[in-house]
Amino acid sequence: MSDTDTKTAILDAAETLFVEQGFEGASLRSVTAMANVNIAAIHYHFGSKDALVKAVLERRLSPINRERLDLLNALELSRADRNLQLEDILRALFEPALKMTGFGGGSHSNIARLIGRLFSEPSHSLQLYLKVRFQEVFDRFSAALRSVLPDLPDVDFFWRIHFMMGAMCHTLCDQERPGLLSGGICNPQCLEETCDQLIVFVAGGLRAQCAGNKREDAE
Amino acid sequence: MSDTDTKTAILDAAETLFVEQGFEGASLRSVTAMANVNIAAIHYHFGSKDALVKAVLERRLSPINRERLDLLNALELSRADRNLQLEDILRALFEPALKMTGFGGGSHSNIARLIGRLFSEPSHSLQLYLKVRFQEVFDRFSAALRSVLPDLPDVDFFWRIHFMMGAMCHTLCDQERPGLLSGGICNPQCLEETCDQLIVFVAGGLRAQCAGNKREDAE
DNA sequence: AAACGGTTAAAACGAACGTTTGATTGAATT
DNA sequence: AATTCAATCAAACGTTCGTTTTAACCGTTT
Repeated sequence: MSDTDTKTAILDAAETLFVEQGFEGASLRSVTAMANVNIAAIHYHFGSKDALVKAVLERRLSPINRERLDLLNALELSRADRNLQLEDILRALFEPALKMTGFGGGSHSNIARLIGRLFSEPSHSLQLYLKVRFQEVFDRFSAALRSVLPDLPDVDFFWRIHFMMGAMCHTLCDQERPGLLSGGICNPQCLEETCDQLIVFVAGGLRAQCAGNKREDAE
Repeated sequence: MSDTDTKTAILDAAETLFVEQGFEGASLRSVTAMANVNIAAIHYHFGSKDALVKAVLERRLSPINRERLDLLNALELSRADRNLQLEDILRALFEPALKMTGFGGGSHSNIARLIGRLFSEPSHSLQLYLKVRFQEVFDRFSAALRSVLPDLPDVDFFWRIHFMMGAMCHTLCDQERPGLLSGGICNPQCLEETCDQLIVFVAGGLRAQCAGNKREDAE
């Protein structure tokens, strides 16, 4: 009982501080101070700071990726054969992440910023964790997207998947910038608005006609 | 003479280590060890670690943003009145950053990763620096893009600028992933390929038809 | 009532951190 | 030849880091 309470308190505090100060910037002492637990409790329950970091991520990433795969499964079952829509796949990929990280008022601290930063973290340990943890999601969604973009050459397809991940990570990273840049016109607190806008942009990018002779500045 | 040599050696080493281990992860002692200078030299020449971080960034960002503005100026002058092309503006924004950060063999360590990470750094000091340092570039390019997308509602425009920055930062952050994800099909070492692909994707996203009734899963 | 095992507590471990000090160098200036 | 001054150096400053140790707690089981 007190076991669960202490672990949860540590995870909550660590999550908040990691978001605000980064994994390296937040010390274990600041975590235990915020959680009102003893410093030794972290090593007793988690083993090390590195393991705590992964536990913080795992608590949020696991349900997100599970729902992503569930939605994709449901999508592929509901569509008779080849009726998959690009926008539906993108929604299955984006919406769980946005919904479960505070967009629209869920307000798990600002865990979205942590997840968005993950892909640019220099720590090798975290990069390896990321790779393993996202492999299935990447493979499944990559295949689904490939199937609805049959005319896109391989090289263009993989580049655009990369750019798509950039747009998504950046959106997770910063819930405030769109509102600030636009003078309040954009409302990142609205899950539907954020998700719809992201889907339209990425779908437009994925469907763009291929490069070819784009370079000359024809008069 | 020895002044310039020492400062440059420190900047080079700091750049390399900041890329590999992050701003917090790399210690000043590891920097001075790599640069073969005394630990006190950093504070003598730069004043603090925070000032060193900004000096490392400034050395690369300054020429990038200057060239961006030069290219945009040239573009606006060369085009008689309203002939600005979306792709040309995007190239003026992307190409200097890609070219001057090692894409295509320039090989300033991997400074691109540092720049790409900048927007998701939690440090308030760095966020403020970023804001000031990119204000002019943002304002100028934002206005230019707005002028070639006159039919796009404000809310969509600002969201898409945000997503565009995400795609760009992610591209800078990780020069290896496209090659890895694609099994070697994508070649991020090729500046032209990277830049062209990014331009096509972002232009497609910016030009996508607006959202509206995208949500229903019509049978 | 005694013994146990999972949990918390205070205190300290050695190492590494950013920063500062004060002496020393060596070329340029007087 | 004496002075000056930016530059470098070894050494240490006090602090904070992640981690470990050892003992105390306390509900449950014998």
